[in-house]
Order: sequence, then C-alpha cells, then structure tokens
Amino acid sequence: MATDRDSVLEAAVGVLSRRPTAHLDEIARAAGISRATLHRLFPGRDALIREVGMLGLRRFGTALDTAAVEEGDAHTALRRLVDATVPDAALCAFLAGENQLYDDDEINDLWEQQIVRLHALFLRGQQEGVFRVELSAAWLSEAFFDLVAGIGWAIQDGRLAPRDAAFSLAELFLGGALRRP
Amino acid sequence: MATDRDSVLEAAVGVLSRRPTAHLDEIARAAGISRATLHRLFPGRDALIREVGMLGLRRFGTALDTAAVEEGDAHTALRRLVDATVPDAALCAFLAGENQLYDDDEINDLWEQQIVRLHALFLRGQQEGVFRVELSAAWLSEAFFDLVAGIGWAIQDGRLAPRDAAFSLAELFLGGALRRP
DNA sequence: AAAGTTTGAGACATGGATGTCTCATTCGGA
DNA sequence: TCCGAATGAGACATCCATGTCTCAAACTTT
Repeated sequence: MATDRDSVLEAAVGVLSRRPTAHLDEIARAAGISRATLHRLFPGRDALIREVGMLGLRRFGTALDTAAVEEGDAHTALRRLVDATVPDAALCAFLAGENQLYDDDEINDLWEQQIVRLHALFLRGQQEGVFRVELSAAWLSEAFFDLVAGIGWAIQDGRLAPRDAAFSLAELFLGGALRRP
Repeated sequence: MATDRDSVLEAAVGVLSRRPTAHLDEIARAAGISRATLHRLFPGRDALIREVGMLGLRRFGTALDTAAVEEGDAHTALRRLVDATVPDAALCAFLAGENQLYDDDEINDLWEQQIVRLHALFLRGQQEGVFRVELSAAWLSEAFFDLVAGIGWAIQDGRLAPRDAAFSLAELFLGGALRRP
C-alpha cells in the first residue's frame, strides 16, 4: 500500500519499464491503490510518466553525487558509481526505454546534465591514462548506461540475481573500458 | 516508396524503436505508403508489431548462422557475430525495448531459440578458457544483446557513427568478456 | 463518539487511434 | 490505347483508455 508519491512512482517503474503502454489500472494495482487515488496524486498519464522520468534522473544525479565521480582517480570513481547506480537500475531501464520523454525540455535539460557528468568522468579517465582512448568517451557513456539498464531489466525479469548485479556490471564494463596495463 | 512487406517493416522499426507508441499514420508515412496500404499489408497494429519482432528475430538468427557461432574458437566466432549483427542493430534495439511482445508464444519460442544459441556460444567459450567464468554465460548473453541494442539506438539518434559501431561493440564487450592472458 | 478527511468502487462522458469502407487516380501489362 | 490491379485520400463507425464525477466506506483526529 503505497500512499506517498515516490512509492507510487517506484511501483509504476516496475510495470512501465516492462510494458511502457501499461494501462493506468495496472499501474494503480501495482501500487496498491485505486485508479481514483492515482489520479489524485498525478493529474494524468503524461504527468505520471514525466514524474517517473524525473525521479529516475534525480536518482541518477544523486548516484553521481554520492559516488563523487569528480573526485579521486577515474577507475575507483567509476566503481563507486556502479555501486551507487545499481540500486536504481530499474529507473535507468525505464529512462533508456522511454525515448518518448525526450519531447520535454525540462527532462532533456536534466538528462543532459547527468550525461555531461558521466561523459566528463570518462574523458578525465582517458586523460589520466586509465580508460582506453580507442573508444570514445561518448560511446563509453552510452554503453555504461545501456548496461545499467540491462541490469535493471534482467533483475526485474528474474534473470539476474540482485546480489550479482554490481559485480557483473563492474567487471564486464571495466574490463572493456580500462586500459590494459 | 516501400511496397513489399519487409521494406515496410524496416521503415516501421525506424519509427517504433524510438517511439513504441507511434501512430499508424506516422509509420505509414515513414514507409512512404498510405495508411490504407499499410492495413492491406498487415491486418492491424498488433500484427505489424508482431511481424517486426519476427523479422528482428529472424535477422538475428540469420546473423548467428552467417557468423557460424557454433564453429571455430569462441573468440573469433563472437567477432564474426558482432559483424553480422551490427547491420541489424536497430531491429535488436526494437526487440530489447518492446517487451510487450513477450505475450506471444511463437515470438517467445523464436526468441528462446536465439538466446539458447548465444548462451551456448558463451558457455563454449568459457569451457575453452576463452571467456571469463566469473561472469555467468547468461549475463554475457544479456549484456551482449543490450549493447547491440544500444548500438542501434545510438546510431539512429546520430550519437554513433555506423562505421565505428562494430569496432566499438567488439572492443568494449570483448575487453570485458575475454579472459586476461 | 463525532466530525472531517481520504480512499475505493463504479458509472459516465470524451477523445483519439484504429479498423473498415468507398471511390477516384495512378500504375503496369497486354 | 485499353483494361485490370493497386494505391491514396478521405469519410465514416467503433472501440477503449483516459479523465471526471459521485457516493459510500474506512480511517484519522479531536
């Protein structure tokens, strides 16, 4: 029974990241509330989708903060980011799939802000000689986010154990991104 | 002007992989045909979506064939698979995003068939000592497909040059999947 | 216990995409 | 040139999710 807005949004993610066209009935049921209450919390479907996106972007921003991606060497910074991001992988999965959101300016701006920070992390790592330079920082950012999203989907569908998530992501991605010594 | 079914499906992918809820008008326009003709080719929206999914799975199956993933050492087999898959990355992106398809039994079966082959490739590679065993074959399969999908999205949105796609995918993924010598 | 608030269930209207139809036009083959 | 087939444009009807409303029940607060 989720009464506050964020709990509802979390429940909504669970449904929407799998089926972006899920009916509001289904989302309300997943949140343990009625469709009427859902409408009281969010003016309509668009608003709901938008707020889920905003939540995801806020969470990812918070993950970048707690990981302090601008500090320390890029390698361990990325490891910290993995740990900070994995708990919100489902939200990232939603963001990756819902390209529809990109009509909204506010969403686009916030999205841009996060990507810039991620991109800067990889660029810094390349300049430090930590990350490979044959792969563009843009592609590294893209691929990282894709894998986070993949983690989210895999966990939701029960194909990946949550305990293994951070390790699987870090090992696979860092293996490909780190410069060989 | 795409008159045959497959051309229409290809055009549909271009629209649907970005916006899964695109109207039939938009899809028809993207294919250069009228909505009436679109309906003559495909009974309805569901049928269209389904056939796009089927096309994607068929293409991926063909890629597995042409790459001959069951032959040779797993490393070069995977490199062949990258080259064979990248041209159809957009279709894979659609498959990754449209989890809605998973209601259909025929789709599920075909999907299962491809995943089994991909999974077997990684398992074989692990047994040959080529791929890392700390990462499960299931996760490697998942991550590979996620990155292919990411390639597709990135190319469609102009964030990745098609020429760089195969290299970027192979280097990043193999870097993380291959056992260090 | 009583008043006020919130919620759930359902009915209802609405809008918009979908599906079906017709008909004029165009294209292709004989 | 002529005929048949295919296409496009548009006009409908239909369906269904959405949005709005009401009212009773449950819960909270005093």
